[in-house]
Amino acid sequence: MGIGEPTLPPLEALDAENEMTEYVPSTVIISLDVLLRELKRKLLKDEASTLVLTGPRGCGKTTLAKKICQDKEVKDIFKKSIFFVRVSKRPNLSVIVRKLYQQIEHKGSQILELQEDTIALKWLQIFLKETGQHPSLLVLDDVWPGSEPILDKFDNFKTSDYKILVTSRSEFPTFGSPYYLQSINDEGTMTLSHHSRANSFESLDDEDLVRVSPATSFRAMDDDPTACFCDFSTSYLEDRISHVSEDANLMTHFHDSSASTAGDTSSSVSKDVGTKLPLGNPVKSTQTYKQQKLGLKKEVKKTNRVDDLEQNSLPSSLGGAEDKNDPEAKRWKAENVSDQTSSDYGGRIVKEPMFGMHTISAANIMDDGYSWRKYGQKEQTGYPNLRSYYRCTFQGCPMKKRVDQTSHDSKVVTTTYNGTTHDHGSSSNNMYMPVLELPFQNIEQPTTETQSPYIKGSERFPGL
DNA sequence: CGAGTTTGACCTGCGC
DNA sequence: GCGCAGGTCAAACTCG
Ligand SMILES: [Zn+2]
Repeated sequence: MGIGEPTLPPLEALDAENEMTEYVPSTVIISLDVLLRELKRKLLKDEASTLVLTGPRGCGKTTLAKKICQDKEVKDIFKKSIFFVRVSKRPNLSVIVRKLYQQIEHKGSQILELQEDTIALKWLQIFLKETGQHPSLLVLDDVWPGSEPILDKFDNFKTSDYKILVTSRSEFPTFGSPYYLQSINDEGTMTLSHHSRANSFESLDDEDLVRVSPATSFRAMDDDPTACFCDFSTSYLEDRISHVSEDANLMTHFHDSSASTAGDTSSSVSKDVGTKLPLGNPVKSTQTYKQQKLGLKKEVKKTNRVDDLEQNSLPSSLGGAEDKNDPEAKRWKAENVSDQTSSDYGGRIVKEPMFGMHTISAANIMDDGYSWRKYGQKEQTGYPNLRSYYRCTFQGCPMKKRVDQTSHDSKVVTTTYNGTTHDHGSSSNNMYMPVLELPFQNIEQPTTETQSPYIKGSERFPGL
């Protein structure tokens, strides 16, 4: 799949000096470029997808990393999919993710508030997945000891096309190959040595000194003057981010296997009980009485995916043929279900992790690869919105979503997913994707703002 | 005929 | 306790 998918050029091409001559002529010839070239070589050629650029304060780690981002060869390979984010001493995952998204965002667009790490994690995964469909470079600048969990998240979520360059005063041996950068010397040059491999600097002679443009194009992040990112055009990313992954697991693996907060997002957790259940129990979560009943009804026809829960949770007296007019039957529905679900019958307790996205599509309801059944619709009092309720049609799947459609623009809908997991694959091969998504979280009211700056165009992408 | 949608009734939590 | 609002149910209906 892929739209204008860039492909990595042959590695040999990276050595082609004639490519380097395309730089804007400059009188600045510094041995920094030797380091740049070496680091680039390692970054682009080596199998390792992660590099840790280590050195003392002021040695130019960040400068070098930025130059990497600006390097023409690098840009040719990674196109616009180059990201730079400062992690800092006390990293906040939400802030980091927000900064990443800002780099694909139009100027002046809203700043995403991803207050919960769990939500941020989801969007980080989306970000890495979407941007990582093509060769991508991410610089994690100024990483401090103790940030290993964050590095691990990047490491876990990144695609094989991702290269991650970490700059830090410390080593992260479990994360990537360390490269040591030493202090600036009198000539304003630095030396780079790498730790674990044979040093190839010896092979570099004066001919390896390359011309670089002295012009830099970094700009400060709005909220963090110390954090910069490459000032590249964002069109590519906007295109790439514009359709959601086809990977059915996109919804499935949003949780961080090691994050303690993941358990809190389990859809099966009662707010009052607070017991953590592994995310691997999705069937129990929003299993409504209806679903249970359907489960009993349909399992003879469909693949028997319904597990013991269905039978075990239904009182044998009902025998799967409960009297729907019996108030007691309904009461049982509510009570029984409320013990283990996030959504009491008719109630509005929503304990599911929820995350929403603005989408724009030619059809009101986007096909996200799953099959949904509408089970309700409400007009929103006080809002011109029409809200529709859907649940995944896959037997026992706990996922639900609600779709708020603004009356003034039927093409802009807010989809809020309720639940964390589809514990099954995508059901659709002919998948149409939302043109664009904008993450936000815990939507309690319909989001009434007009199109996000993220949203562009209304074309849809056929499944490729 | 099965799958999905529509739609009014219903349930529940919450605020007053 | 009452009413409102969010969410769900389920019979009737539509569609392929
Ligand atoms: Zn599902």
